[in-house]
Amino acid sequence: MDQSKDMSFLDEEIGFNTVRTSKYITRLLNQHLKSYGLTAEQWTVLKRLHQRGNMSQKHLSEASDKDQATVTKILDLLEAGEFLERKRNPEDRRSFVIGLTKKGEALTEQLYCEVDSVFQKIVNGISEKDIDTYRQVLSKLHRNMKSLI
Amino acid sequence: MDQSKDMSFLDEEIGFNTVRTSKYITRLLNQHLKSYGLTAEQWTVLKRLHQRGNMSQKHLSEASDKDQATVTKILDLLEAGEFLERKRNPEDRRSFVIGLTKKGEALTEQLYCEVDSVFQKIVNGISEKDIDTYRQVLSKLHRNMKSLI
DNA sequence: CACTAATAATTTGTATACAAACTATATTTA
DNA sequence: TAAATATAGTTTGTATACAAATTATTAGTG
Repeated sequence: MDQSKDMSFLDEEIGFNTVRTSKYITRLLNQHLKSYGLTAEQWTVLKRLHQRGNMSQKHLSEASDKDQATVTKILDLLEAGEFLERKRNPEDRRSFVIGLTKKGEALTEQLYCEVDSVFQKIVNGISEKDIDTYRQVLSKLHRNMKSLI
Repeated sequence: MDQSKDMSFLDEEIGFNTVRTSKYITRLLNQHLKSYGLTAEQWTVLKRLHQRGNMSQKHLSEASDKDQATVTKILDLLEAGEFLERKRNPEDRRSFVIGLTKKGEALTEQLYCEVDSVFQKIVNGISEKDIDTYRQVLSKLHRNMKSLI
């Protein structure tokens, strides 16, 4: 049977394989970050704070494309590890301002190189042209799904 | 600064965006499957059993690229929903043979079309050539990471 | 044949995703 | 100005990922 007519072709080739690749990326990053007391998801949060400066939990949730409840829990862990701190917003008592500690700042700056070298290995042997197409497809998939959800 | 020299380019463009796309795919499928009492991950398990016939939990874990502990829990839920059953392996008392029930069989056959139409929307506007490059990049990323883990 | 090593599956613990409900506070409305 | 509505963040519950340990059973070894 022509593969493109197979009822599960897209489900397998796009769905299953994207999800599987995502799990491997997360697992690989977790292995590298473990010795710093971090996980891949926590690294994303630290990265966002480092890139964009202090922000509310709401904005951090948006910036990292994570559920607010999930961000609450991740912040609990990062706060306990003294990588960041929650400060009350004097202008809005519902709200916090999240900022990196000096420890968090230093570690984040240090980890950029290590994480990049992990990804250099992950993409080894893939042409820049193919990486570019991959990125564009990811963007289009994301735009399509944002309009379906 | 040239983007390709940006220390977090690959982390963001490959890492973050792949993981984000994966979450959106899972979320979208969950929305569609919810009314059948299923999740995206459970659907993967049913699909594998439908495609390849009865098998042990160990083989099912390999076929769906899931942790064995995770498969145990997913099977608990699918068994409770009467989509499948665990039968003792007469040749090896450590082992079960997992098989779909009639209910599971019928529902799995029914869902192929619905899931495919979800993916038709997800990939809307993306050329077959780009989808093919995307699939090849996913494969290469997967091969690279399997050798790193 | 008894002991050792390996295997199939389960259990425990933790992290994250996410739906839904809740609490405290701010904003809007009549 | 009081009541209604909305918002920021938290809590609860469930599903899944995954590491690590455990249990019951099978296979291998001396």
